[in-house]
Amino acid sequence: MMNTQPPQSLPPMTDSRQQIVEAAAQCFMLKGLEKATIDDIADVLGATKGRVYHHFRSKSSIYFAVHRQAMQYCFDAVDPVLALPIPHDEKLEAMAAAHARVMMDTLPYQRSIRLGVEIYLRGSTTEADREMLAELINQRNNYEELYREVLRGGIDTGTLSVPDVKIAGRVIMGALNSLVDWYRLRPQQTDADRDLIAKDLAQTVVRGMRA
Amino acid sequence: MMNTQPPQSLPPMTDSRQQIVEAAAQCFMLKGLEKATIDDIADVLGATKGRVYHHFRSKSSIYFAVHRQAMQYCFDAVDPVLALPIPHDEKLEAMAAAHARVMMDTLPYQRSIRLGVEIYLRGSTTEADREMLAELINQRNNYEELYREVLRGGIDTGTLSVPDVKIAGRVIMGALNSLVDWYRLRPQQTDADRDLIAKDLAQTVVRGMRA
DNA sequence: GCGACAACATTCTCAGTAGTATGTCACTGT
DNA sequence: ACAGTGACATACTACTGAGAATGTTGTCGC
Repeated sequence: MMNTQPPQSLPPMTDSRQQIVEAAAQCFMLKGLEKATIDDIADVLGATKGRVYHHFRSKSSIYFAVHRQAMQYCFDAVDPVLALPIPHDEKLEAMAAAHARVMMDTLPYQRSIRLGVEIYLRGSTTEADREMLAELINQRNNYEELYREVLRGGIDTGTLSVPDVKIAGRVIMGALNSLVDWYRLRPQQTDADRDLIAKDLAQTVVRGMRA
Repeated sequence: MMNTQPPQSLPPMTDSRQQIVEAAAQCFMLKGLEKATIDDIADVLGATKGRVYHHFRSKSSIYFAVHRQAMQYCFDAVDPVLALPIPHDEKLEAMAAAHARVMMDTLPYQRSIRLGVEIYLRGSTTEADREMLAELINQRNNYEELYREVLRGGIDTGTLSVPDVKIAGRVIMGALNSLVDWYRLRPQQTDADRDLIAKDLAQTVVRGMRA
């Protein structure tokens, strides 16, 4: 039997690695992918380049770790909603709200991934980079497919209706992901504030897709 | 009476300048803001750095010119729709469709501006940069305000209904602007193809805001 | 037919940055 | 107590790219 695991097993996410990824997400958000230097990331940790390069081969591999984590947050937030035994239209709205929440709750990660996909797509010089990138793009597609499946389910059962499932999926993702552009973290914001935004967003987006 | 014009008049948009801006938009789209070098831009024109720096003081000033042009395209596309004597809900959908069209038609410009706002916001070292940036952000806000005004008008006259005008505006912009992420130029695409996408998008987004 | 200027091209400098090489030190099993 | 190793810090290299300085060429007024 063939080994179905990915060829190069991922390095274990130790505590120190996780800290670096977290710091990197912060830096990427604040200064942009290119302008954020390895030294910046190390500074956030009160460390030096040596620590970073001890755990990561390259800057791009750090970005990929951030990206992977961001995707994981999304899946983790939406999976439980997906399992709920509710009509497709309600499920879609709940998924949208959950996605909106995770955008706000993990803003540095989500913002980082938005900055970089295309950039690393073009300039990927190494084979490892291209491989990583292909996997992440695939993951992202799988994630968006979750929404399209619910859309199709709703259309089949008569609770949803859109001119084009693919475009409807784009609309959902576009509207929700735009949060990373305009949502600003403020210290006095409460959990309820975020929930309100998430609910309003989800409702506004999904309402137009109801049958 | 005070002079209400901007303090430093913009350099005239000569043909050569326009070519540079066009080439820059291409490069920014293909390689990203930071990875695109002045030499890249010059290469597209079959020229050298000298030509570029003869017309622009800095790389950031080129980006600002691209940004300004992108905004102008948007205004030019939406202004005529705004003047139509039709109900607010129809007007909103027509504006959305026009915006979607301009996203596709001027893709390099629109994609460039998405990449850079935040990046140049942080690292703006010169006063001129900050000034330019503030003006462009202001312009962008004015543009989005056009949509919010139509939304409010529609709510007042009973043709539109949303939980929150601000968020509804974000949804519209987010969904439509996401075009720059997923829309791909293909040579065999016809005008009708783009119109179909624009119509589907506008309809899907605005339908949920109707009363 | 010549000075002057615009529109570039060529060449150079200098700062910043990814990545490397090597050093240090605490700990751990033996 | 000592060899080995993991987890870093320090010091260095190699390169890239923005911007400046300077050189070249066409053109236009006169």
